[in-house]
Amino acid sequence: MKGVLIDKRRIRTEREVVGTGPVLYWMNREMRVDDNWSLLYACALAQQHDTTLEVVYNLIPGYLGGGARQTSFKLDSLEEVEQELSRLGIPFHLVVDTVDNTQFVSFLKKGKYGAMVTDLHPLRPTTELHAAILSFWENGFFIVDSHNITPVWETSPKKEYAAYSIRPKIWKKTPEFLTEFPHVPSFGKLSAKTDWKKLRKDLVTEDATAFLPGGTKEAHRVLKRFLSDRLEHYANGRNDITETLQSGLSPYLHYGVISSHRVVLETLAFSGKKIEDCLHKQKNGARVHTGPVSVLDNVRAFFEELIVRKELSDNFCYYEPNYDTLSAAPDWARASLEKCKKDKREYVYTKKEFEEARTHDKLWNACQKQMTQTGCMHGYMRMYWAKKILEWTDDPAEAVAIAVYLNDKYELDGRDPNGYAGILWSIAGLHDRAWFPRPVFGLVRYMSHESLRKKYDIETYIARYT
DNA sequence: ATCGGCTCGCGCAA
DNA sequence: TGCGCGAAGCCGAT
Repeated sequence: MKGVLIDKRRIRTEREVVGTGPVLYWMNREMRVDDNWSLLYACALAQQHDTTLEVVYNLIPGYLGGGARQTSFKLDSLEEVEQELSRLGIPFHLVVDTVDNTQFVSFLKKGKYGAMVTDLHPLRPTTELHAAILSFWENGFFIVDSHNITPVWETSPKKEYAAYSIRPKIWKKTPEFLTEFPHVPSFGKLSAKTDWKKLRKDLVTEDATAFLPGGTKEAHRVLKRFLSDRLEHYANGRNDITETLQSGLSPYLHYGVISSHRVVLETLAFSGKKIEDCLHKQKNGARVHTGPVSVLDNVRAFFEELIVRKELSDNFCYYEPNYDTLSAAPDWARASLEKCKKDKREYVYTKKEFEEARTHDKLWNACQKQMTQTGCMHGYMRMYWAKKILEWTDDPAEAVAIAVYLNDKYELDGRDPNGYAGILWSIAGLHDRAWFPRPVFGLVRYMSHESLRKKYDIETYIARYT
């Protein structure tokens, strides 16, 4: 069998030399078998060195403040991964660990692997673990960006200032990197060995049936429904908080059970468009179109979210180690927020009051409950939600910390670059411009209850989450 | 309904 | 060095 070919630019080589022994793919950010450059590269290495391939996932319940709902989603997804891998004759190991990675490190030290391939994952738990592993790992160590269409280091060599500065770079490279994926070669046949029922019983300690199920098959179902039912309303309708017109793919993209690359290919096939034609800014940005909305308008609006803003978030976390604190905000915003620290707050709430949705604002309480009850807050409400945490706390650094804590604990798609970038956009002007100054916010863009009330039927929204 | 002003700084043209 | 314009707004004037 001829080896699988992978564009070398998708790979960051930490250690070059491949020793003897099987190749190990440490699946970390991408819980899928198809459309996964990391797995494909691991296959290619194994074939090239005439050896076998194994896959490991290190499951940490409570990772970055998540809980049963996130663990349940991961177990759904990993069970499917093991089935798929078994069909291809690739052994799958599940390590259950604590945040200090003791079990995983011991697994790596015991194994006699010739090389390791893993996913790009720009958050600190992974970058720190990579450094720790490299202190004892002597064989090949390869990091593959399987999360972005254009690898994060190929898009730009630095932390970008805003969407407008990264957008032309992403547009330029996307058509070139948007290739079709090769099939994963078969290494034989195996039977799955993990006792998922027992894991579920041990690790999912609260009822998780209210939340979305995980897995690649489910992700493709969600994508199909979005394309057939909702894409035509996307450009104008996606921000309506009483409708469900956004793609709903965020959790699936976050866990890597589906790749944004595949979503783009499917969207192009569905709409009959070429990628080059879709990479143009809509004239009126995010504002509602007044005239007729074309298929192209909808696809462009969707790709702006799915490609530009998603890959901008990865750029931010990749080049900014303090991605989850106020220190990562632009200077003008930090200086301005600092000046406003003494401004009188009309309301001040504690973390607990926010968490229990006990503010004076029924709209805020409703979106907080949407998040705790469903694991998915409406995308437009997330901005309002975070900006009000800034407005109703004494210290913007504390506001960031509270927003991060809640988002990571309750959102299925929490603990993701998109979440950190979104929170800092809302609270600290990240990727945004300065706006008319006002108390507490300074130059950071403000959002008001009144405006939301004028735009959308907030009573309907509030009535859903009590 | 629509428009301009508010404010800062990056990126690019000159 | 100057200038255009930007992650989804707000407010008041017309």
